[in-house]
Formats: sequence, structure tokens, C-alpha cells
Amino acid sequence: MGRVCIIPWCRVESFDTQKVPGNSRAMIRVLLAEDQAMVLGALSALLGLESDIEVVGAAADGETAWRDVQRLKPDVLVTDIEMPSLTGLELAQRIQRHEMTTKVVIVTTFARPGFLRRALDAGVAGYLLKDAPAENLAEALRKVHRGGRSIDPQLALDAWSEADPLNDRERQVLRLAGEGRSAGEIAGQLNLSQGTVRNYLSEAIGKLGVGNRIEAFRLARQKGWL
Amino acid sequence: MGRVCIIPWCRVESFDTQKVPGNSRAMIRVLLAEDQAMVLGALSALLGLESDIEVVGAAADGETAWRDVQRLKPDVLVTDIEMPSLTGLELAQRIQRHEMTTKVVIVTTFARPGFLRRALDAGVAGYLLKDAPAENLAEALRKVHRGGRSIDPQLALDAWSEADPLNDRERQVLRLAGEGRSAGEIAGQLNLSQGTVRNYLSEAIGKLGVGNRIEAFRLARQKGWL
DNA sequence: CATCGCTGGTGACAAGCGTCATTCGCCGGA
DNA sequence: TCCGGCGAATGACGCTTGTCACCAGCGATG
Repeated sequence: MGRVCIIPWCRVESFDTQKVPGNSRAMIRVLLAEDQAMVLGALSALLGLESDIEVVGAAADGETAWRDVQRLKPDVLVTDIEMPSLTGLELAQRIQRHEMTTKVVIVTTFARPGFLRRALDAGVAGYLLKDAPAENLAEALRKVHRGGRSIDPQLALDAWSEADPLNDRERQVLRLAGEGRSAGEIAGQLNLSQGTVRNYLSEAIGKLGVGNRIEAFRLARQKGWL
Repeated sequence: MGRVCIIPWCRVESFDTQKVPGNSRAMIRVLLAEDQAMVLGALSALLGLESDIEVVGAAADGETAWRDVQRLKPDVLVTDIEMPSLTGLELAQRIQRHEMTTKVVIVTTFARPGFLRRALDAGVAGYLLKDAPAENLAEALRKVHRGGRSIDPQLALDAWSEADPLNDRERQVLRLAGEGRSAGEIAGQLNLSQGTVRNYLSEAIGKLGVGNRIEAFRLARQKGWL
């Protein structure tokens, strides 16, 4: 199995991954997927410090990650969500559909309950935030490799407790308000009266427990409700 | 220049003979500032593999980074831009104003011309994108430490396009307004009068040629002027 | 048929927003 | 010394927002 290192100055063209110097133990074979090259390299370095983890590949976009998953059959895929050509969530779905043994751990910036929910539906075994301490990653990989799950606890709570309180109209109106449209403009665009638009906005503001449309928009977007 | 391959599964062992544990050599003392803990840890691991670089500290927000800069007086500060309490750009400004010898290298996701421009005004020596290959970082640090500069070339071109029309106050006010603060709240926070805040907002709205604070905020942020 | 509940609308009111003309103090340059 | 410019404040004006109480149609459900 020939493999090319994707990091340019790393000029090794291929080598044997099965055989690990001095250690035939339960080495966890990990594939990384992350579109920001520098973060990708850094994560690779980070995991490389762990004696029981072996980074067998690193992909910078969704499609190559998918090919690498099929080719390398890693124990664990560590992936970002936002990537070109194929998101981490779609990647997880494919792995689920193909009934592969590769576990998926999402590592992302976005603490949006909506994302977590979709990730769980796609059968991911881990969901970490980039805000979390770096040690958590290796720990999570071990847990997942043992068959466990590792979900950001704070986020897990949010995903259960908080359902989207907004209805369709409120979402529409809030989206436009967030772009700076006035009540009148929104009314024109949705074929409503100006007063009705203000009522919906007021409703949304009340439901979200904030003070104005801007905060309402920010909160709703942050929660993944828009 | 001896270099160690940073990618762990790339098992090239290139030894650096320069480096001695006693280190009388040009060890580059680096402070990291990055709000995403996992990325911070990963970058730390990445740079830790370089034989001529020593990571002397790692801060997760702007204020602690600033304290660490004063305390540790590192050769180079590697900082993200978007951080709580103090952005990387403000950090660079402070270092410039205090005429410290610490060089600043910005490492960010944002390829916004305005950011680069303000970074250059603040006298930073390097501006890298997280999209860039990981080995660029260490390379840039060395170049900067030798007194050189390392600016993302593509971005450097764009920077000459559009100038930021906003002044300091307008930026501050707009940032807070974008978070949903009212004129009164902003006034309290900046020790201004409510009327003055509205004047600044009006100015900003006019300069940007938009219709209200929300549009002004969105436009300014998109251009990298905040 | 009565009666909910839902979607949308009205009108009124206070508070906040955006604009403008004007003022004041202060600093730096001519 | 005077003058211009800048940062900040003021007050006034009209428009927009956020809130609330209330009303009208309309489809279900009893």
C-alpha cells in the first residue's frame, strides 16, 4: 500500500504502517480531516506525541478524506465540520451508510445544538469543541476506540433541553432583520403588513428572552435555529 | 538548517546538531495566543517539535497574553486575531506603543485585507493564514526572528485595494452595536454620552453608505474593518 | 352550531434610533 | 496670538422599534 504524505516538505512517498517500531500493541490508527492546513498539521503533531496513537493520514477536504477512509480503513476518523466538497457531517453519514467500522469524532468550532443533533443521527461517536483543552482529544479517541462515546457535556445538555422555540414566520422575519432589513422592507418581502412583522419580531424577542432584534438574531443563529 | 518532520507518521529523523540541552544557541522564545484551546495545544505541540524553538507560554485570551508578553518578554508572539477581551491586533498595537522588542506574528483564518492593513500599521512582522501549510509557521518564525518579515503574498496584494474609512471610536461603537447593545449601554461602556454614541453611529452609517447600524456592522465586519 | 386556536392586522404609546446644526474645550501649527 | 481641526456633548426633529390590547377571518374539533 503506497501512500503519499500530503505535507509538502515531508518527502516520504510511502512506508509500511502495519509495523510499528517496538510496539505491536493496540495502536489507534487515526485519519485526520481538516481544511485549515496549519491546524491540520498542528493536530497531527499533537496526536503524534501520544504513544498509542498513530496518525495514518491527513486530508484537507471532504472528498479526499472519504477516499482515504475507504483506502486506509482507520480506526477513527477525526474531522472538522466545515470543509470544502464534503462536510464532516456528510462524511459521517457515508461511513454510517457503508456500515464501516471506522468511528467518527467531530472536532469543530461550532457549539450549535443543531449540529450535534445531526451528528448523532449520523452515528458519530465523539463531538468535541475546539474550545476544549487539547488533552481531551487523545482521551476522546481512546474512549471511542474502546467502544465508548465522547460528547461535549455542556453541549449535550443544550441539545436535549433547548428545542427551537421559533415558528416559521418568526424565523423568516428574524433572518431578514439580521441582515439589516427594516420592518417595512421585511413586510414587503413577505407580503405582510409592517405591524405584523413587528409583532413577530416582538414575539421572537420575547421567546428568546433578549432585548432587541439584533440579540435575537445572534442568539438564534448561534443555536443553529436559523 | 536541520529540521524535524513534524508529521508523526512521517518518521524521518533529521537531527539538528546545533541544538544542545544547555542551549547557548539562538533558541527562539515563543509565546502563543489563541482562543481555541485545542488549536492552542496543537500549535504548541507543533512548535515544540522544532529544535530551535521554545514555547515559553500559551494564552487563551488577549489580556492574559498581554500580561504574559510583559512578564516573559518572548522573542516572538504568535497570535490569532479573534480573541476574547483583546484582539490580536490590539495586542500588536500595545506592543508597538510600549516599544517592546517582541515581534508579532499573526496567524488567522481571516483573509481580510483590512486586517492585514491594520496589522501592518501595528508593526507586525508576520501575517500567516491558517490555510497555509503547517511548516510555514516555524519558517516564518525564524525569518521574523532574524529581523525579516513574513506576509502572506496573495493577501498583501489585496491590501492595497480599499481603505478603512472608520476611525477608532466608530469601530468601537459599531462593534458593540453589532452585539445588540443600545446607544445608552454603549455610552456607559465607553464613558461617552448617549448622544455622542449616536453621532458616531450616524457617522459610520454615512461613511459606509448603508441605512442602519446592522448593515453598517455587517459590512464593516465583512471587510475586516472591525 | 358554537367555539377554539392560529395567522394576520390595527392602533396607540413609549422608547430607541438616525440626522443635523451647534457648541465647547483643547491641542498644534501658522 | 489667532485659527483650524478634532473629540465630545447637546438639543431638537422625525422615523423606527418594541410592546400591548384588541379585532377579523378561517379551518378544525367538539
